[in-house]
Amino acid sequence: MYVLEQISSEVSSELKQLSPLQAPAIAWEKGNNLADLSTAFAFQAAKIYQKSPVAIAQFLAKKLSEKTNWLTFLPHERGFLNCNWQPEGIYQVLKQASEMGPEYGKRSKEPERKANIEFCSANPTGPIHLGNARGAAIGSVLANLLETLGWQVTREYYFDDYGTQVDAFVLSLEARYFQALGKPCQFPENGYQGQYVRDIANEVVQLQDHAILNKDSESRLAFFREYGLGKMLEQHRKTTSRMGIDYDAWVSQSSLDRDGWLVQVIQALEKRGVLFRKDGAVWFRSTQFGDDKDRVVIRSNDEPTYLAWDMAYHLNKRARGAKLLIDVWGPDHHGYVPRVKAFWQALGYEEADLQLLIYQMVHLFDKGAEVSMSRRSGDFVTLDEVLDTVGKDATLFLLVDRSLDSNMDFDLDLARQHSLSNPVYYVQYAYTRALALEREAAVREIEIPPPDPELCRIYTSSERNLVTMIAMMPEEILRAALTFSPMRIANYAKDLAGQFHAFYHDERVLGANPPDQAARLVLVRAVRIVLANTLAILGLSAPEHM
RNA sequence: GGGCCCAUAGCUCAACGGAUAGAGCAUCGGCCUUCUAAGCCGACGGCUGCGUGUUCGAAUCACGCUGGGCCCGCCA
Repeated sequence: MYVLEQISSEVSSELKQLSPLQAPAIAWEKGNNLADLSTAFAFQAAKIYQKSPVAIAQFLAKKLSEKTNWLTFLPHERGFLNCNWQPEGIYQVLKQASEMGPEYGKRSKEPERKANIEFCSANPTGPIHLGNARGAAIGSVLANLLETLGWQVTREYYFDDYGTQVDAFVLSLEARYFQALGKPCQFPENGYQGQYVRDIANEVVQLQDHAILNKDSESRLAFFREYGLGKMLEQHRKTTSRMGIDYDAWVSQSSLDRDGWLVQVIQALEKRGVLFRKDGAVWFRSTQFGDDKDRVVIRSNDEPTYLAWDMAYHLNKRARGAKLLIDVWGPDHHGYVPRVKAFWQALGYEEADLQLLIYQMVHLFDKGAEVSMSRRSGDFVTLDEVLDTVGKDATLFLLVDRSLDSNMDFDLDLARQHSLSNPVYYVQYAYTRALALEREAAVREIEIPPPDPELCRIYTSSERNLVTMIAMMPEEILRAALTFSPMRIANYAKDLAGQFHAFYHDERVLGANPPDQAARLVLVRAVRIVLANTLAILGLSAPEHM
């Protein structure tokens, strides 16, 4: 159990003696100029126990002082409970971080905790753009967070290889192919204008497979479908991999039909009596579950709608063992949420087991003007181009260092000019500095001792702030994951890095008198471990040199 | 017309309902003969869009305005 959790559990056991009522969860806050650590817990408890916050804070301070020597407790006159680290508490925190190393922050695996996170999932009708990439960054960090909490996570990419948009892509490809061969050909009205379609068409020309030309229209289109989608998916795999994301599963829409999921989900809904026929189509009575109108699932031409496919897909994910399903979607999907939730409810699943996360728009600016992210127009900047310009770590950090709910402006010019001021370097530099200290200590043949309660006596306030940050890290991960806010970890990383930079400037490490030097090296190593673990969760590299 | 999201320093953004609302960029001024200056310290900068309510306490919650982005198909 992590240090702060241990203290929290002491708090609950004390409160049990006060009242049989369930105590609220305790939340620790980092220190201020009054103390190393604090909590507003007494205010929340006051409501439940009908006692004054001050009385509760005083009661806790008294009881806890008798039970632990890790902290001293100072009840504030307004009701806050302020705490200061004692040598033994500092020792426990540093010991835990040093001994656990890369495991610090993690929790044990629970077999029933299986999650499936579907994110990015750009249609294979065009390259991944920055809008998709925001979903990729969010989903990937969320996956890392849940894994840290002991979940078994499947990172999944779902792609549509079926339907009118794919048909338009295939027809566009065929048209470009004919054009490349100099044959007159009408480009489809809803076609994809992008250069990448020409590029793939040119590749096909290079194949010089004249059999393609001689085939009948149907098998020629089948060829372009397979070849074109294959190429696009290969590109998507490469691009996401450049972002440091490796998917566990790539699931195609057509596989759902092949494997019978479409039929199964329709039957399941039929059995529940929530389907009806109208105007030659089959409808899902989603209004019964809070949607504002009923939705067609099978069109009058017998073709299933996207909703039907999506329902089949969710059934399929569940059947593959995931309890928690997370979908990370762009802002254009928000209107779609109620009908998916309706379906989930109609089949009797737990509401909390389906999390639909909607992130807001990314506006991309280049050379002073907004750049389109519409694939149809063909005039847009791809994620690969952004990665070329800005780099993987900086792009990832910019995308994740922002609440899902806020719109985001991404200015390529600024990114180019100020690439060095990207906060990601601030965090990475802190890691590099810590590592350099350890490296230099080794060169000077200074051994970094294991944490020791005696050494922990001498820490100053700025050093104890770092201890607080280290102690809070496991809880930060928990909060970030449970509230689906990957951004919190980015904030935590910046905060820890900032405190470390300040410490680095204030306190001489190597060459200080031996006890100070030893104590500081122990702290530096613990900070380095936590920074490394945090960078790993964010999917960022931890550079040895900068 | 209905729905989702946003509004905080000049700009980009933080802040589990908590104490004196914080960072970065920009502007100005300091700090490298000593562990990496991609850093540190300081100054400047705020009726947290407006109003009402809820309570020990509101940038945060509720309701109503104002302004902005997006979505409302038997497309995906």
